[in-house]
Amino acid sequence: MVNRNTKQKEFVLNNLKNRFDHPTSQKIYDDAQKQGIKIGQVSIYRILNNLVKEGLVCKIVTKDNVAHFDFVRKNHIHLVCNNCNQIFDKNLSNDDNLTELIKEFNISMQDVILYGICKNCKNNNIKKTIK
Amino acid sequence: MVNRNTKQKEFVLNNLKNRFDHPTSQKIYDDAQKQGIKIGQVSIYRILNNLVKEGLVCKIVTKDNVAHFDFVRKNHIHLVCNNCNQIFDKNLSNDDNLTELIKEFNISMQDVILYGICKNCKNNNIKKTIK
DNA sequence: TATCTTATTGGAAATGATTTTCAATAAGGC
DNA sequence: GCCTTATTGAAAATCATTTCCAATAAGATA
Repeated sequence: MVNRNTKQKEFVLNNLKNRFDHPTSQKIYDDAQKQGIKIGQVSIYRILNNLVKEGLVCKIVTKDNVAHFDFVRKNHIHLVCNNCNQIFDKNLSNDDNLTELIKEFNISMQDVILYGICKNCKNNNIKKTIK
Repeated sequence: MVNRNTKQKEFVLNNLKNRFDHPTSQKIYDDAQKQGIKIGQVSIYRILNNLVKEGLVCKIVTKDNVAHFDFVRKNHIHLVCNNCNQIFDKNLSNDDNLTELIKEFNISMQDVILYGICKNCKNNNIKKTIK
């Protein structure tokens, strides 16, 4: 037996599925407390990291060095405010032009970051954290 | 007198100007040690944060929650490897299409993050951290 | 050049998110 | 119902970054 179902795992995944903000580990923990669900902070961190590895959840680190999490839904990217560190969703169509987006969002070129897997890691067949 | 020139400020800015990787605060500190320059870690953090506020330097937080810094040069964006956390530069022409870039870099849509200033912060006239 | 004001520095301690450790618990195969 | 072992969770550790505050030094002024 390799992957057991637990109430804790179920809670974390459902919590992320049912909300559309981009909570921190702490916020998910607070929700558990409110709902009277028994789960430790450590388990939330561990479960979130596993979900990210599985590709079900993505992790967004804001410039105040706090990780935020989001259940992966198709065709949207993230806009992060450099001032208030809020995260917004932007639906993206197939022919969206990056330069246009940058203008629309008042983003400086130096603030565009794309996360992926570099050639070196891909070639070395290292376990991918994204799908 | 509002903004004094110090050897420490000069060192940090020049260090960033003269290199093309994306060092952490720690790496800049190590360089100072090697070069026999007297500067404390705290000062490096403080000076870097000020340079970011001034828009001369940009800050990139990788998913291991470590901040990297880069002297701002025109027309390039950053690609961050989700596996090894290395940061790469990508020169960008005006008509680059985001969807193409995503394919080229093997990036998932959910891993595109744009940093900017949200409408709310812009309207409230909050000091912008980017130019 | 000497003096003075105050911006800046830097070591120590604090902070805060995240990870590690490891004994206790519980999922689920038999 | 039993047994193996994946999972949990509290405490402690880790690690980047920030805060505090007394000592230092930039540079304006006399």
